[in-house]
Amino acid sequence: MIVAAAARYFAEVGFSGPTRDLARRVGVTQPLLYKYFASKADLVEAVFARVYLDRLDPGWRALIVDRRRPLRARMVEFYRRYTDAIFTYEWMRIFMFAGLAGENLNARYLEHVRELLMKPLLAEISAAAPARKPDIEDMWSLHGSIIYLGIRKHIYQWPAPDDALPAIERAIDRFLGEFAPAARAVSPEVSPPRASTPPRRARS
Amino acid sequence: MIVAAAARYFAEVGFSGPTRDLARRVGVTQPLLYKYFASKADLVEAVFARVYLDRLDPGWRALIVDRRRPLRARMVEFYRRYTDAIFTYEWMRIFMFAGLAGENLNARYLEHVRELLMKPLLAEISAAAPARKPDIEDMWSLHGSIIYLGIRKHIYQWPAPDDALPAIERAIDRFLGEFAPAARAVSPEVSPPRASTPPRRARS
DNA sequence: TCTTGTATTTATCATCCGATCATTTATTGT
DNA sequence: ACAATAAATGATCGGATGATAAATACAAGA
Repeated sequence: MIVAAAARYFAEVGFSGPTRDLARRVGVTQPLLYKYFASKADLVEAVFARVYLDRLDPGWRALIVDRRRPLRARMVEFYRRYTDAIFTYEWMRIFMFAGLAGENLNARYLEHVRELLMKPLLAEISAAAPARKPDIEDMWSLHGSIIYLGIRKHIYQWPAPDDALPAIERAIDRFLGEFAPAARAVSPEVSPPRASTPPRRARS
Repeated sequence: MIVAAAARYFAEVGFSGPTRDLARRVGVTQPLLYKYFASKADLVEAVFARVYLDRLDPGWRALIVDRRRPLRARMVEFYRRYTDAIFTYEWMRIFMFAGLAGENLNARYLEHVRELLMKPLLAEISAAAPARKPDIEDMWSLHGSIIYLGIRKHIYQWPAPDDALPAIERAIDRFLGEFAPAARAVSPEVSPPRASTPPRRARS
């Protein structure tokens, strides 16, 4: 209960938020927090583990390298799942707070993303790209165009589409149009029926 | 001197940084700050004005709508100038801190960007796009892919190219390849000589 | 009911923070 | 040289903050 409330709390106010306010939210007194965490930094570390390390890569990599499926479908579904996992108030804001505070969380996480997700994705596209092959910077460019949707919504609190999927599909199609035109959607139109999509974003 | 030091200081530690440390940097005592600013919030507002409102749009819009020049050249030069202006430690981090703190700076600034930069850019591309026309979300997608370079460098402190220009050119060419193929660079190669480019990023 | 160990609270410490005020030092005008 | 004004400082206040220690509430087993 403490870690869950702390994740929400630190996502709102940052790591400099006083522990007394956090304790009030949990419904306990402030000294009790120090029964379970030796220091405030310990509690922050527990929040990191809960929000990031725990929900890392539930089959994302396997999805990317599954060549039985068309490349575009794999990319769209990967980014759909990925953004479903990270386009949340807590994930986005704690990640930004950590970056600004100089925590090494971001470097650790992004190294993971690069090695386990971006490089495999790059390999898949290169395998399907007859002419010009993308490099890792092209991958980060695509990645950034998608992540920016979450930044607009959760950091800038600036209107962004409720459903990120159409924008994601268009970004992916533009990307494939450059590197693997044969793999992109036949029609420039967006979002085929979306038959077996599970209900998105259960809360918030 | 106070505002300049405050911009640097708040960019490093955020708006919750104590005014005493800031005063020490300026080389004065802390109460003196209150001689020039009624409150800490006033000082923060002055930093906003210095870092954002002041350096807003030095001819960017005029550059975008100047149809005597080819579309691609206008887009590349606009984003070169734009990123030269905002890809700085202070600009990037204060913008993020402000967003996380719920300041309205971000909304104000992004509305400005949308109305004065993105919509004209959209109109220029639409005018050159024979078939499929982009919408404003496509513009934000391109924008995000470029901004993400600055976020990686200054927020996540994660390796990013020293010179953002090649990545910007490739993103723009991919974009034009989708919407206005005739306007994009003839060769997929990057960055012609860059003859009359002024020395970039004078300090840090 | 009594005991024992744990969970939680009350009370508190030392420190830090934004802000104020009286006083001293520097600058300017004549 | 001297008065008037501005600039800067030292001391400090009330409140907040991370952390600690002692006291109390609570549950389980005898």
